[in-house]
Amino acid sequence: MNPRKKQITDAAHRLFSENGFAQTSIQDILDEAQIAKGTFYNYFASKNECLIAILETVNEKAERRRIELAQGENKADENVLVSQIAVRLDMNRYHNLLAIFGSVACSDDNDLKAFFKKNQTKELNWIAKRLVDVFGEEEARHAVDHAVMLTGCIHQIIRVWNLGANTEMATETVVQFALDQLKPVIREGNKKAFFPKNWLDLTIDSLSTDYMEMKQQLIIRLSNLTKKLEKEEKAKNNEYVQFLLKEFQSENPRLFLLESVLLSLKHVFEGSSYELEISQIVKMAWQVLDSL
Amino acid sequence: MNPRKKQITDAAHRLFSENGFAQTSIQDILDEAQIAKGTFYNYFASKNECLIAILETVNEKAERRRIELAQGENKADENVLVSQIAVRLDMNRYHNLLAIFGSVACSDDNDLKAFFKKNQTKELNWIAKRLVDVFGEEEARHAVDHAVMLTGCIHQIIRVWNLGANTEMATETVVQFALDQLKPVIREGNKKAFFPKNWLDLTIDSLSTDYMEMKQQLIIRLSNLTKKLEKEEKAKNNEYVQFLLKEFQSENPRLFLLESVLLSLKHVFEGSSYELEISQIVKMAWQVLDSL
DNA sequence: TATTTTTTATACTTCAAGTCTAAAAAATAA
DNA sequence: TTATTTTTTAGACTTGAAGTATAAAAAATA
Repeated sequence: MNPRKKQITDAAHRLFSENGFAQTSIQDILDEAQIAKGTFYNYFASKNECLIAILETVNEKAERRRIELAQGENKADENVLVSQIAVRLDMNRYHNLLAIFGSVACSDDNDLKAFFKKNQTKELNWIAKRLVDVFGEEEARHAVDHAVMLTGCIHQIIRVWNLGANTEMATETVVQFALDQLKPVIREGNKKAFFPKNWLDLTIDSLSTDYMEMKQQLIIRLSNLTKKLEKEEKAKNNEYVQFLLKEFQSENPRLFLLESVLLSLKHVFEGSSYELEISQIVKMAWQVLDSL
Repeated sequence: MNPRKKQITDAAHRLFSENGFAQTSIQDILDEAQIAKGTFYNYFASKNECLIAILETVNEKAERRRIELAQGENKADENVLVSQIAVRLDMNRYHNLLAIFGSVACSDDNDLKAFFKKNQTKELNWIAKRLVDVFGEEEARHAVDHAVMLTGCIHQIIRVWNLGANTEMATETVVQFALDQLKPVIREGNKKAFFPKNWLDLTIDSLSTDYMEMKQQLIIRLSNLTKKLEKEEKAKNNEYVQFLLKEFQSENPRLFLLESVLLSLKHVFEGSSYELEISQIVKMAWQVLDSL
C-alpha cells in the first residue's frame, strides 16, 4: 500500500480501536496522522472508505493466520477448525470491530453494506466448507445450515457474556463449546435442510455493485432457469422466464414490461420449488432495472 | 400517554419505519408531526429518548400479544412457545427495528445502551423460563445456555436469509426450525453448563443506572459472597471481600484503597469457581467508584 | 378575567463533513 | 541543474443537523 495511505489508515485504525468508529471525526484522523484535510480526501472519499481499507488489511491478516494454523495439520482435525474460527473473533476483539459492525447497520452507505455482506457470506462459506472437511461428505448438504447456526450461537454467546462480565472470555472456549453443543445436531444427518442448495454462492452473485456484470449474471441465471424448466416441461411458467431473458438481452429493454412481468413472476412461482431461486433473481433484476 | 407526546412518537415511528432511524432528522419529525422544535425538546431530550419511548410501546404490545397467545393453552405446548417467540420477531420486522438495533451499537448514548441491554436480558430470561415450561425441570440448569443458542440461531438465520432473498421468511418457520434443530442439544441433559447459575439475574442487577441503588446491590452481593466464603473457610480470599464491604459501607470510602484492592481481587480469585461472580462484582464496583 | 403553562416561530451556536483554492513542497523528467 | 507535474498544505467556505434561547401567541387553568 502507498506509504501515505498506510500512514492514514494506521492512524485511523488506532483511533477507531481506542475510541470507536462513530466517535472518531475525520479531523481526529487528520491530527493523529499529521496530514491536511486535502490529503485525506485525496485517498478516501469518506470515513467509510477508509474503514473498508482497514478492514481489508485485517481480513488479509486473518486469512494468513488461518492458513498458518492449517499448515502441516490434518484438515479433518476439529481442533484446527476451532482455532481457525477463533482467529476471526480474536481479530474482531483485538481491533474492537464489534462496535464497528454495529455502526454499519445504521450507515446508509451502500458500498459499506455490500462489503460487509460479502465478508459475511465469505466467512460462512468458508466455515461450511471446513465443516465438510471435519465431518465428512455427508455433511455437505447441511453445511450451510450448520455454519449459520454455529456462527449465530458463537456470536450470541459472546454478546450475552459481555452483557454481564467484564472479563474477556477466551474465544476458543466459546467456539469449542458451541461446536460441542451442535455436534448432535450435525451428526443427525437425515433432516431437511433450511437453506437451499448453493444458497451462499447464489448470494455472492447478487453482491456485485457493477451493473453491467450484474446484468450478465442475471442473464446467465435466467437462461439456466429456462433450461431447467424446459426439461421439466413447465412451459407455462417458462414463458415468463424466456420473455425476461429476451427482453434483458435486447438493445433497448422496455422497462414498463419488465417491471410488470417481474411483479407477476413471484406469484406465478409461489409454492413451487423454484420460489427461492425466483426470489433471488427478482431481487437482482430490480437492481439491474434501477441502473437502466 | 400525553396526547402531544403520542402525536410526536407516532410521527417519529412512521418515519423511522419508512426511512430508518439514522436517516430521519429531528426536523423531519417536526414536519411530520406538525410541531415546533421547542415542543419536541419539551418532551424529549434527544432523538434517542424519543426512540426509547417508541420501543417501550412496542414492547408492551409484544408482551400483551404473548399473553394472549398463552391464554387457555397448555404452557408446555411447544407450538405456543414458537408463536410467542415469533411475536417479537414479527414486531421487529413490522416496525423495521432490525436496522435500529444496528444503529444503537454505534451510538454512544448510555441510556439507550442500557435500555437495549435490559431488553435483551429480559427476553432471554423469558425464553429460558419458557424452555423450562416446555422441556421440564431438568432443563432448568441449561435453560439460559439454550435460550442464548436458540436466539443466536434464529437471528443469524434471518440475517443470512436476508442476505440473499427479498421475500420475507415466515418467522414461525424460522423459530420452529431452530427449535427442532436444537432439540437433540436440549435433550442431551448431562452436559456442563456454559453460563453460571443465575447469570442473567446477576446481569440485571448491574444494569441499573442509579448509582445509589447500584451501591446497595453491590453491598448485598459482597456480603453474600463473604458469607459463602466463610462457610467454605476460605479466610485468605475473604479478607479482600470483607475489606471491600466495610470500605464501601463507610461514610467516606477511600478511593485509592478501593481501586487498588479491586485490581488485586481478580488475580486472587483467578481460576477459582468464583472467578465469574467476582468479575461481575468488580465491574459493578468500578461503576460505583466512578460515581463517588 | 387573570395567571400559568404550553406552543410557536425564528434566530442563534456548535460541530462535523465535505469542497475549493492558491501557494508550498516534493517528485519526476529533460 | 532546471522545468514540469504531482502531491500536500492551510485555511476559508458551504452545508446540514443538533441543540439552545427567546419573545410572542395560544391554550389551559384558576
